[in-house]
Amino acid sequence: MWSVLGCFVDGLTGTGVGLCGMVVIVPVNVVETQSDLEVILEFLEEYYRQNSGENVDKVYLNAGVPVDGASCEQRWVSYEPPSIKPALQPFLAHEAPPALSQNTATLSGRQSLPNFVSTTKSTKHQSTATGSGRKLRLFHFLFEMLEDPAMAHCVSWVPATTGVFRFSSRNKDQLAALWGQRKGNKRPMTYQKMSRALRNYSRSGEIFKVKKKLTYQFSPNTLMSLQKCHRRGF
DNA sequence: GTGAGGGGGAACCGCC
DNA sequence: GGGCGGTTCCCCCTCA
Repeated sequence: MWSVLGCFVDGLTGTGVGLCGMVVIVPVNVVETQSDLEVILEFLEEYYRQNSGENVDKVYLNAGVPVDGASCEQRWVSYEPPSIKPALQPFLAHEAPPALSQNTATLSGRQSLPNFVSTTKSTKHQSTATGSGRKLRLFHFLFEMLEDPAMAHCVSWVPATTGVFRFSSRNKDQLAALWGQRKGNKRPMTYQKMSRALRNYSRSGEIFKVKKKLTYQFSPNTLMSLQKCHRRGF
């Protein structure tokens, strides 16, 4: 018995047919005995093994290298990478997988990796590989997702001007899984764990919990920095 | 009563 | 080795 995994993949990205543009056949008993997420992750790992090759690191090594010595935010803001999606590049930079950094641009794309799939083994190794030391932070990632219309099914502004955003009850774990992929976590990231990290932001004052379900808010300063960076991209 | 979501403590990990 | 930024586990609470 076989099952079509394509629906899971599309479900994960939530953008329907055409985002990943592929259908994968897996034994149905795999789906029955493991959670969907595990199936997806196993598939992604296998896909990565089959398609990554040595060029992946080279792609990353071609990315820009921010100035050492600057603060995390300074480095993040000051970096102006070339090409594809300028508004998002400051976040994506060399940390983000090329496929993801072209997320929107490749919406109509078809046969390559799913856009959310990291083509690197781990972000923790990327900084070492590039020697930059710049790490992608969760709130950067969230802002990036919020600015990406293709991810509106997972997280959206409510409204953007106030910095309030809300996760989709249905797709919040997909976004979390994406974050986990991006970070190269060993175990699948869940919304529960990601929200734990978000709650930690309330201590540093970068993001606050809004008293509504699945709703958070960027602090004014954080939002300004993020928007400033966004504008610089254009 | 139940499940989903929220809150937080604590230990742990990897990177700089 | 210490700080940072999560990650993971766990327990408890609230609310629909």
